[in-house]
Amino acid sequence: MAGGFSFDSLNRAQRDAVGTLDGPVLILAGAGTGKTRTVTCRISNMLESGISPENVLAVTFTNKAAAEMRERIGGMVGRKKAEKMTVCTFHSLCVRLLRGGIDRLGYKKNFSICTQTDQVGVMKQLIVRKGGKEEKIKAEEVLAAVSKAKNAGLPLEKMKDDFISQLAVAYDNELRVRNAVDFDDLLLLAEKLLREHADVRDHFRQVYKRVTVDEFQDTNGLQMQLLQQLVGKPYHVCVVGDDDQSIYGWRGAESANILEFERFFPNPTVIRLEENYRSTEAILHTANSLIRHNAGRREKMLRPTMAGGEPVRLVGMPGDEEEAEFIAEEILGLKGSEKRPWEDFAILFRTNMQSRKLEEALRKSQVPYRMVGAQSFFDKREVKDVMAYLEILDDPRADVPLLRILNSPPRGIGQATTVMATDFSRERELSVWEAMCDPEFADLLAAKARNAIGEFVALVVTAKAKIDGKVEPANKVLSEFLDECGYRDWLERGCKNPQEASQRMESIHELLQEVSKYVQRGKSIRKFLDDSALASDREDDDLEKKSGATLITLHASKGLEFPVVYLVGLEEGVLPHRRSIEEGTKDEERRLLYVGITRAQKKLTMTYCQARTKWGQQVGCAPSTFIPEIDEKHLIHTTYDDIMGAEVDDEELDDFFGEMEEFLKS
DNA sequence: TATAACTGTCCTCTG
DNA sequence: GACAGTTATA
Repeated sequence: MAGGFSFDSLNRAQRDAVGTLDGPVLILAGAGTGKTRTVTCRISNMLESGISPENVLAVTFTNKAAAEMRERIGGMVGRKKAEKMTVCTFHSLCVRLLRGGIDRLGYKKNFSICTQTDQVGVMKQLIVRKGGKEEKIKAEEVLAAVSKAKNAGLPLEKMKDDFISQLAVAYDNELRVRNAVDFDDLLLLAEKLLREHADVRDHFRQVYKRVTVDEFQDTNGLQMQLLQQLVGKPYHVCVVGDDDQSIYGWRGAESANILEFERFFPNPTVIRLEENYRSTEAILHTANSLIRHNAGRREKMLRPTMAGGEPVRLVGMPGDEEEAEFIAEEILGLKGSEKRPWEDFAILFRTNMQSRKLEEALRKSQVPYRMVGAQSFFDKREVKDVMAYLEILDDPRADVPLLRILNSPPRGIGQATTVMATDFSRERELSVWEAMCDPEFADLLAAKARNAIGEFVALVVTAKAKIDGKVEPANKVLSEFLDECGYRDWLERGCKNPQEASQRMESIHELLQEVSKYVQRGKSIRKFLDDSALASDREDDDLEKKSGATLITLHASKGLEFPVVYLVGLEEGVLPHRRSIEEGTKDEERRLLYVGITRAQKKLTMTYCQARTKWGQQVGCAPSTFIPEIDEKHLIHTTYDDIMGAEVDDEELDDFFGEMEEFLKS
């Protein structure tokens, strides 16, 4: 048994939070105020107060956060107990609910989950089918509208734009027919399941007696509704968040959830964590002075526990090149003079585009660095393909993955044949696979297409039989299948160079390894597919596992902290971003800057440029309108020329003294 | 079907 | 400037 936790190590507000186990609780946790510690202690306190771990549900924003929370609680109350709790994201919770009862809503229990990429694929097909190509409509645009409507609980039939509405309805039908759900559907359907079926609802309310939601400022309307279904009186629900760090509004997060929490759960105990243990007074003062300019916040003020500190620097740069070089050189210098490890440094930027110049400069100065984010493992084409193959081998009636790989590699099942198969399947209410196996369908086809389909069907049936008969482990069957159907060859041929080919092969290999882990632990392929659909982060994407200075977007930096932070590109159009100015969401950009500032523990440098290379062209830029909002008490405003000039002076001075010394010696 | 030339777009990015 | 997606051509 681990050591538990002690109230003594907590401040007053934290103690209140940890001790208040009953009724609705709203914890407003400012940046760096020990939020995670408070939440984990609170749950540990529940368990030590005799609440059974099976009755504890904690919902987090990411899978990674879920794993970390379980780990930390396990450290306090023992791993065994921690294993029995439900700690997951909203989406995995929904999968759990729906795998049990989605049949009540007219879906089959083997539904597949459509990821972002799948959605775009389906929508693109529909746009082509509906002749939307002329209209120059983008799949992403329609999907965004669909998501918005689903989140707002509005019918897809009556959206603003008639054509978009048509596409939206068609998309919805398409998924339904294919027995697939997208991420919004997971929430939507789970909420519906609980709302419409009192027995299901009561069951889960019995199970999840204590509910905690982390990062509450990032929840959307649908998640709020789901939470309301999940939590019954006397509302033993605790939400934790910081409205000032709500930076996912563009993805549908509703800060109203946190701002109007009492509307959903009356008379909550509101606890404010304002004592900051992360940053110096100078940094916090700067952050506070900025965020003050946002309207409609929950009043709160970060209080420093570290008085004073180095002033924050704001440096005007001639161009982005100088900005990058300046930072690279300074990191190199500080590494030497202050004996800091590379991991102490972070460079934060608004858009991924900005990272390029920074990377170049760091490489030039030989500063090792790590990039966070970028393309995720599961978005790689070969990984998506192999996942689709695996899903087909698990259940060939899954239409979405089947259509994905039907002709990759090309095997003579072209567009025309595919359209015929989907039409046939729709008319007869069959899956595409079943249509392909139907002798009546075969009669409609030319001999060539018929043979192609026949071969493919045979290949799949054989492999599937091996898996189902447990003759060989699934990963082995899948691997062999990829060779037999010529996928590996085809993929290799399509690569521009050997490195790309070996990288893609490596990805497939990794994926197969992962499958084999599941097989060994006796978990089903379905479980693997579910987990993967909901996973985004992977082990080697983990910051801790890489070394070097950190290059990271402001968004991805939330929740992290670094001793030395460079916040670049404080320019109008970059931060705040042009689009946010157009769309009138500058408040969110201000919060983004606030998040960035509060990442810094000791030293903070912010920079802006007079000109920036944008898409290969030099463009002049104005300093961000956020700059005059920042209080100057702990701020030093300088320019690149000032600093460089001073450095030159220093050198000249050194030279002078050096010569003097020489002179005196002689 | 494979390749080359051309076009348009370019913010954040988890489930 | 880069990349994805599309179109033209053999």
